[in-house]
Amino acid sequence: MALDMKYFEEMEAKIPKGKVRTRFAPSPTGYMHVGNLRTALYTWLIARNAGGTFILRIEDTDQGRLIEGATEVIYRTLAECHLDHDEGPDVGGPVAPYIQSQRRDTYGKYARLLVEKGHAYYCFCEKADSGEDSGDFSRRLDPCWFLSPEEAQARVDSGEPYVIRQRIPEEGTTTFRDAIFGDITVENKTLDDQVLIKRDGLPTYNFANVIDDHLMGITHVVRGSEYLASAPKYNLLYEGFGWEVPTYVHCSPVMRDAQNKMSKRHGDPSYEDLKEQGFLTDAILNYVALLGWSPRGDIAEQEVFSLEELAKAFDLEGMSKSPAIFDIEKLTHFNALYLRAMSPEDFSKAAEPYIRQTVKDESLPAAEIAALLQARCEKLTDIPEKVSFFQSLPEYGVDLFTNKKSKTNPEVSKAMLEAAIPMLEGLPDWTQDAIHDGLVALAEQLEVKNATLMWPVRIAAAGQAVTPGGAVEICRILGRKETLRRLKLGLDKL
RNA sequence: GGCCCGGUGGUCAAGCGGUUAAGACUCCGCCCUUUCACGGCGGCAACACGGGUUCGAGUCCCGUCCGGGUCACCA
Repeated sequence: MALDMKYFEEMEAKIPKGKVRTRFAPSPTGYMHVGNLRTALYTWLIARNAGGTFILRIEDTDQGRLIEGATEVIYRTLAECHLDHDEGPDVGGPVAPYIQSQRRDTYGKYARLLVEKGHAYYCFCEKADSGEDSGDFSRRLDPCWFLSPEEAQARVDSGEPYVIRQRIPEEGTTTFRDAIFGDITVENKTLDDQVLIKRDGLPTYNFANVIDDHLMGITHVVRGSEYLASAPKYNLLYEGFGWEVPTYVHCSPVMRDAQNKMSKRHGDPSYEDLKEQGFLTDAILNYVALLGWSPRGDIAEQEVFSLEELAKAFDLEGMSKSPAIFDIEKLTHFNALYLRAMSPEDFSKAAEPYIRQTVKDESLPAAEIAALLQARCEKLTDIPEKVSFFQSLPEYGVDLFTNKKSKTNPEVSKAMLEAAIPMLEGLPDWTQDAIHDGLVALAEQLEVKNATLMWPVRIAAAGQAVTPGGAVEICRILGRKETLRRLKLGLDKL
C-alpha cells in the first residue's frame, strides 16, 4: 500500500503561517482545576500579547475516560473567564476538525509516513514483551526492532495486531529548547521507543499532539512541566518529519502544598468550586496569573491586573521555573480588592441575593445594607451571616453592654437608652443625618463621649458585639418602629 | 533506582557580580473611629548546606542535602 503523498501536501498547504498561534488542548475530564485554568490563561495571553490566534482543541483520544458534559464545562469556563478562542470545535477554522477523535485517520497516515522515513516501526509484541522496566532502553530488547520493512509489512497485511513505535537513535544526545528552562540535553539511550499508534488504531497523546500542533500551525506549545521529560522525544518526532520545532513553554505546576499538586482527589477546588465559594472570576484570574508569572520593569510592583492589562504586560521572561503553592488567603485578599473596586451599584446588585438569604423582610433595604458590606466582606458568601441580625434580633446577654473603651457598663447603658429612646421617638425625620445629629447632640448634652452613647444603642439595636456599620446606620435601616422596639427590649434587660 | 528540573521570609515573589536583599499576603503593634472593617503608619520574618572562581557571590562553577517531574498501548 503506497503512501498518498498528495494528502500530505494538501495538509501542509492548509497550515496558516506567519502569526503566533497557540492552543489550549484539554482532555475532557469534566473538571477545570486551577492549574489547567492557569495554563489556559497563559496560552491565551501569549496569543493576545502577540496579536495572534488562540485555538481550542479537544483531546479525547482516550476512549475509556470520556465523561458526559465535560466539554461543556470547558466552553463555559473559558467563556466566563473571557478567554475567547478564534478557532475550535464550536467556531470552526481553517484546520478543522478540532476534536482529536475526528482526526483519527490523519494520525495513522502520518505514522506510516514516519515508518517509511525510518523513524518508526511496527511492533507486534504483547504489552509485557518489550521489557521496558529500568531506565535502560536498549533497542535490542524488542525483537520487532530488527524486523525488515518487508517482514513487518507482511505481518501487518496478514492482519496481525500491532502498535507503531517511535524509533529513537541508539547513540547520541538530543537537545531541545524551552522558553522558560532554556536548553536541555539528554542522552538518547535514556529515551524509550514510545508507542505512537495504539493497538486500537488511535494515536497516543504524545503523537497526536505533535501531529496536530504541526498541522494547526501552532507556534508556541504551552503545557505543564510534567511533559518536560518527553519533550526530547517530541523533538525527534519533529525532526523525523522534517518539521520546524515550535517554541516550548513548560509551566511549573500549581501545588496544594510542597509535596502535592492541586488535584480533585485531594479535594482541591476547581474553578467552579471557587466560584461557588464566593470568589469573583476576575479575582481568580488575577491571582492565578501571578502564581507563576510576575511583571517586570516599571510595572514590577503592580498586582492588580485586568485581562487587558495582562495581555499587554505578559512576557515569557517573567515566568517562574519553580512550582507555586496555591494560597487561598491571598486569593481571598484579591477577591476583597475586587469587591471594593466595584461601583456601589454593581456591588449592591451582586450582594443582594446573599443579603436576602437571611434578610427576608423586603422592607429592610438591600442597597443600604450592601453599602455597609462593601468594605467589610472578602467574599460574597461572608454576607448572609453578617446581616442576619437585621432580620431578627439575636439572643444576647447584658454583658455586651459593657465596653471598656467606650466607658460603658449596664448602669451607664441604662441611662443612655433611657435618654436615647425619647429623643429618637421625637425625631422629625428618620434619616441618616437626623439620627446621627440627634445622637451626637444628645451625647454632648449628657456630657459623655460619642462612643458611650453609641455603644449601648448599637448593642440594643443589633444584639451582637460586632456589626457591619455603626449605631446610626443600623437604626436607619431597621426603621424607627423596629429600632425603638429593640431599644426598649434592651432597656428591659438592664 | 536512572534521567530531567527546581531550591530568596510561613506563602507568592523582585533580584541577572557591588542593594541597608524590593513588594504583596498572613501575623503583631499604633493612628483614624460609633463596634468591626476600610484607610494610614510601623514591626517580626529569607538567600538550603559545603567547597571553589573573584577585590567582591543570593547572583557564576562543583559537590551534598531537600523537593518535584518522568520512566503506560493515560493524558
